[in-house]
Amino acid sequence: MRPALLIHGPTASGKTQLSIQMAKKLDGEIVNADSMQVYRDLHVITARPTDEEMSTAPHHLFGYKDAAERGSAGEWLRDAREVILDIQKRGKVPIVIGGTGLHLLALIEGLSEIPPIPEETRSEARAMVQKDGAQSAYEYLMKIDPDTGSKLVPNDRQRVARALEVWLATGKPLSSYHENKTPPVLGAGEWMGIALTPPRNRLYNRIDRRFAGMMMEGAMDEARALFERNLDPLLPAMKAHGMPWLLSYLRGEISAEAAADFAKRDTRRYAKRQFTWISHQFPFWPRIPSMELDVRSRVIHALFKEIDGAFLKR
RNA sequence: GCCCGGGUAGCUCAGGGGUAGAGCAGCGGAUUGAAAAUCCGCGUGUCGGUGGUUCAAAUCCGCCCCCGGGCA
Repeated sequence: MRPALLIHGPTASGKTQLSIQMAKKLDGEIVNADSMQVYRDLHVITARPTDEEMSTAPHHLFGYKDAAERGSAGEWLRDAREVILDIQKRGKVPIVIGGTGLHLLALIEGLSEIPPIPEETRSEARAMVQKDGAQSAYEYLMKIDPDTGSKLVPNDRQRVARALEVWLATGKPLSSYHENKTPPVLGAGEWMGIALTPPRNRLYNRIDRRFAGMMMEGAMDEARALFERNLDPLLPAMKAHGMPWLLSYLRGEISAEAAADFAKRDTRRYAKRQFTWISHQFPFWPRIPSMELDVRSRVIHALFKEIDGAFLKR
């Protein structure tokens, strides 16, 4: 079995191009680790690989979910496990690439095994934390699961709701699940992680330019399609960068220019959070600051060859 | 050339003798099934330049530079 290659990098850092290059060089197959590129309906707006790009190497877990579905890290992990094991079985190198740090982390460290929560319980929990309910929902959480509660603040509605829904559905506190994790899909020594760390100002420029390009390639059509389906605005797909603002434009609330500015701003802020994630969650992954495709792929190839050789000798 | 108005944070601007403050942008951080999510924290500054008045100047005065607008 050959080791897997994991590549993390902020949005717009050129991961797609790099993954294709690496797939060719390492005889690998690309596995998506981006929470938004899994949605079929979001193509342009998430900068998902084009059909042409996908035809140059095997791609997995791209655009395979409907926008009405609610993806999650756990679900992604189950899908990724299956795909990665299959790639390994065929003697190829899994190249897991994406900007969702949580997904990559789950892959190498496992995730708590928590039963699926029924949809009505999820909406019940979400209703509890809505608006003026935040404080009382938090107080309730402190009673039933003080361990989780003490790590959260009342305003963090999303995490409070998560803790509540687990309690409501299983009768056990979320913290009790956190003691046990699933075994990692990729154990120690079975993978190599690389972090792309381009200069921030150059990345921000690219983000801005890329969004302008998306608008010309039909981002608005994608937004309109979702708009016409009248989906729940809380669905993950409805929160892809830019989507809330394009929808707001389609409702006639803001100008197209304002929508574009907000979309770019959100994307820049996300990139900033990704940098934080890299430096604190993946402190030991080698960094590649160069934005040059060739430099990147050569560095990765050299690093990978070493551990791949070690694997072959085993 | 003359007359007004203005030059303060990256941007838009407030303040008006005791070395400065808002919004936006930005920056730092957290992160266990919504993670492109959610949440916490932080003013980042030769107050256009220069000389003067003053114990003390971003603030008052002189000169210069720049940007608006008006008159020629």
